[in-house]
Amino acid sequence: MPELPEVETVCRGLSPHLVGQVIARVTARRRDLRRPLPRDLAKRLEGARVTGVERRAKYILVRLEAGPVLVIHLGMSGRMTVLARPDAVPPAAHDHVLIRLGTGAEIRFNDARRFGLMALVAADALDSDPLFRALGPDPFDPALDGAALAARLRGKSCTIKAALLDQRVIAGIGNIYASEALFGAGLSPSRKAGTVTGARAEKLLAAVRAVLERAIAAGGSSLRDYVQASGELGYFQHQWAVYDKEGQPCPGCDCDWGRNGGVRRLVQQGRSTFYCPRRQR
DNA sequence: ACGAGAACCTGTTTGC
DNA sequence: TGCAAACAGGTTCTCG
Repeated sequence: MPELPEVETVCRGLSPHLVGQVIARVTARRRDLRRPLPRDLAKRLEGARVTGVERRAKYILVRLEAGPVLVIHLGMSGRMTVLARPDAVPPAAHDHVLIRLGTGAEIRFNDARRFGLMALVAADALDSDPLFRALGPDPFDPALDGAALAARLRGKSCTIKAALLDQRVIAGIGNIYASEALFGAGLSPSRKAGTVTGARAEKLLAAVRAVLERAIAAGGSSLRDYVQASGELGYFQHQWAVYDKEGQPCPGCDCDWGRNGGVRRLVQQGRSTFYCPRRQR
């Protein structure tokens, strides 16, 4: 579920519930996530007032008036729910952390696969923290342009698909939007990253941004306040062009199976890539 | 130093 | 129908 657009949607959904509120009580029901929860998680959060909720790459940053930044990563299966009347709803399986607010509402972090994490990082040490130190620019970073992207790809012999998934090159793209962006840019996922220069790099960055913006807009428009009746955040209807569309006609050129068109699936670094070999070179 | 693959977990879907 | 294998949107470690 969570690539950049989903994390952005979750941040926007959490914000109105969290900002300005005091964290009243934190309950850790299970501590062994991707890294162990900080032992003093509850002690350091309880009593703190939230001043903001931001996204950095695929991380959620919960800013506090005083004290550390609460860093959350949703991994593969992480979800956040907001419950106005939490006492009426027993915690679900895999609800690992419960955050009760002064309003009486509760934020629940659920993560079946436990690839997600929660960490506390000093606000002035965020950039130097191992979680963030090596991250590349956000796709929406105004300082990032085609030339800058090309410079980050220069000399790389891995495929462009692998480079897009490398958070040190550009941060926030995951397996779905890598396929979608390459389709939008007309670039073969197997192309060597270092050959994406000039106009190709411009087009790729534009495609990345278009695909992410569209997904964020879909997340926002299909949910009232970004919260479902269940309280779950960040879910929206998918509008994929090629992802998970193996065997279907290419939506760009309408080519179909039989010649060398139609959407195909290929495995790169153990992950599925979907593309149209006729349209993407 | 780089890139490919495995590993970390659990749940769901697919295939025999 | 039942069971096993394959697969899932991320990150990090190891190995060549």
